[in-house]
Amino acid sequence: MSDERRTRVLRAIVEDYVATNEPVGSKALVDKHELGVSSATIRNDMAALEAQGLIAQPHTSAGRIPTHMGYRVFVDRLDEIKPLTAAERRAIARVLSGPLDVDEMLERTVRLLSGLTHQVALVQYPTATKAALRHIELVDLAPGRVLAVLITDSGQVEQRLVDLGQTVGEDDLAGLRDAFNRELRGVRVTAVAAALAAVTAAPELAAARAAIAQAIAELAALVRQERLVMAGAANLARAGRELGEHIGPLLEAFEEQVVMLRLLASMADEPDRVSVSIGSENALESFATTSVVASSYGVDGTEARLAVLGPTRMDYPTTMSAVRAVARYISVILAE
Amino acid sequence: MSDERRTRVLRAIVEDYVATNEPVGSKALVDKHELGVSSATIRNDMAALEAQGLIAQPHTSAGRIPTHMGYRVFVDRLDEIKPLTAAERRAIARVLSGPLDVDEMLERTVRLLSGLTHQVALVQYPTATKAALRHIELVDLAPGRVLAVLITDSGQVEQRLVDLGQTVGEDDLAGLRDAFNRELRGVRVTAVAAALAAVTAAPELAAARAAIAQAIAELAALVRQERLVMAGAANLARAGRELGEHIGPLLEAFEEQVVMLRLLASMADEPDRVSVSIGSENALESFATTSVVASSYGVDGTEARLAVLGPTRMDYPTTMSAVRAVARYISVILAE
DNA sequence: GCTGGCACTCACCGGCAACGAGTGCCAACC
DNA sequence: GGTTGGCACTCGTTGCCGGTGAGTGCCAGC
Repeated sequence: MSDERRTRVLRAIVEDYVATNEPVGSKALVDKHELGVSSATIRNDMAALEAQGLIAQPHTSAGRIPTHMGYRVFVDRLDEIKPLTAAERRAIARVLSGPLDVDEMLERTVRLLSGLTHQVALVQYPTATKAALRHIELVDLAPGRVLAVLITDSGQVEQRLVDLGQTVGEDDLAGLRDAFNRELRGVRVTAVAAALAAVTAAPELAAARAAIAQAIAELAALVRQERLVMAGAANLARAGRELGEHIGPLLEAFEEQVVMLRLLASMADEPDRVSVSIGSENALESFATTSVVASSYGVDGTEARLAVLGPTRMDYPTTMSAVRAVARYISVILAE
Repeated sequence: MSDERRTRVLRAIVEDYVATNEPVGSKALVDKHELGVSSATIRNDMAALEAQGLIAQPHTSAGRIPTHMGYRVFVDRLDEIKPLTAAERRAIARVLSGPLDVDEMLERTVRLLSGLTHQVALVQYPTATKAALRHIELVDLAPGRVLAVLITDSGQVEQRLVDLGQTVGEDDLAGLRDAFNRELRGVRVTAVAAALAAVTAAPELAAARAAIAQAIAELAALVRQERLVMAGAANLARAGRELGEHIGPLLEAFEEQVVMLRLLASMADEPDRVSVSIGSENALESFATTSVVASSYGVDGTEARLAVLGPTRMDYPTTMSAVRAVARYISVILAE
């Protein structure tokens, strides 16, 4: 019982099934792959693989399809990740060229990834716990109403409308702006709440000071907060029946960033390695028929991830290579 | 041949079909609605309605379902829009209370609308052709690299990374910022491009000035650009089969704002009226099995729309009232 | 440990009959 | 003329049946 051949059989089953979406039988297997043995032998191997829980048959007289565990083993025994084609590499370089701010770059990345893999793509914003405030701007829009804009040294911008609770003249507003900038400039977003106490203002501006401080604290929290962008939801429809018609819950989950972030966060993370979560390995019930291929990206400490999500019946090697390539590419860009 | 009764029959068919999703027959009709005549009479009316193209039967021995034209007539003859329940009114007031900036408010509105109607909701950003620049901020992030932030008096904020093409000291940067603000403050976003010519700078800062001017022009264009937010795509999955499994193209369209904006723009628009576009009346092929219920909102000149999108088999009265109520509500808020 | 052979299982397909919901039409009625 | 009860007809749905074939499990032999 050549153990090595069984691995080859499993691999062949996964590949054929992914390609055709039909249960694959012993005969078809010996025809398409040069296994050098007869179909009866393959049948024995298949029986063994089924006993191990790696493959299953939908009904008695049908071929076999991989189980989640089968995919798992297939992925684990994947020694080499198929390299991208030259055209794909060029596409990546083309889409991500030029000076881009964070928003624009992640937007492009997520579309690129979804286009390359024909799946749903997710890209998490680089966590900004290390980001520091660069500038605070206060713009009066209406009497007693101000727009507070917070800018970090990572180039992130957040704004919020503030009800001052009093009317403030232009000069006083300028004074407040200077006061806040003096104390907060260079302060980490994680330390903003504490630093706000040091900001002082004339007694008659106390209400305005308090309202602005409150807003800035919330904006800083917003910067810290994890976020992500997604693209390619339409690809789910293609997968259709395969997901057991459970598209609804998936689309719902997509609309709740928190849920998707939790999904990403629950995955194992080995730096510079692509990790794969298959079917029921996923933390959430609604994702039991999907797989997630994820990788972290960015440079030391900037803990962010990107991922591709699709049905468990997915071309893992290609998807994994795309995820890895894109992750590496944008890591390089971010490093500059 | 009471013409008025035929209208009642059509209405009854639409209501029953929307409720049950099954072809409705003459017998069921006389049972559930007090029409005061026998099923044979109804059959005659149905034959007439079918001749007019308002209803159709999926196959010979089945009941009738409304055609797109049938829905059209049903909607046109709807004299009163069913008022919202008190609970719904309260929900609207609760969700949209408090001081909110534009982003936050539209975000909440779209979720609210999708929740109320159990359909996909779209809310267009108020067009900002009248918006004027309030402030421009230049923040240096790295040597020779600056984040340009543009703030309008409507509270919209746009930013962009700028490659200066030269390194600029802190004082020079402040000088540039003042120069730009001096010339651009209060200028309409539509007139920014022209006004930029008046901004001058020392000869050694020419490259930086040009780069920044270019970025500001693009940011102003971005502000002018129409945008929208969406929510409730998951509700499409529920509609499922009904859309003829054409969910894919719909989801694809959702990812392209331009497409959705075109869809909205192509709809008739009578101020303060809810307009409905049914099935093939929609401008786009992919939306041939859906209906769009839209209304404009905002105050004089601020041409923005919100809409609800769902399968043609939709509860039009309820949807229309929800759309109208939400549109009116946020118009009032925006007016302040 | 591999192979050929063989009996077995079972989804799938086409045909067929029974069923029933719903229709169209017609003669009679108010 | 509009309305009504009656009736024949259509046709999708359901269930049943036998044939077909892909694919399997097992066994005896090499």
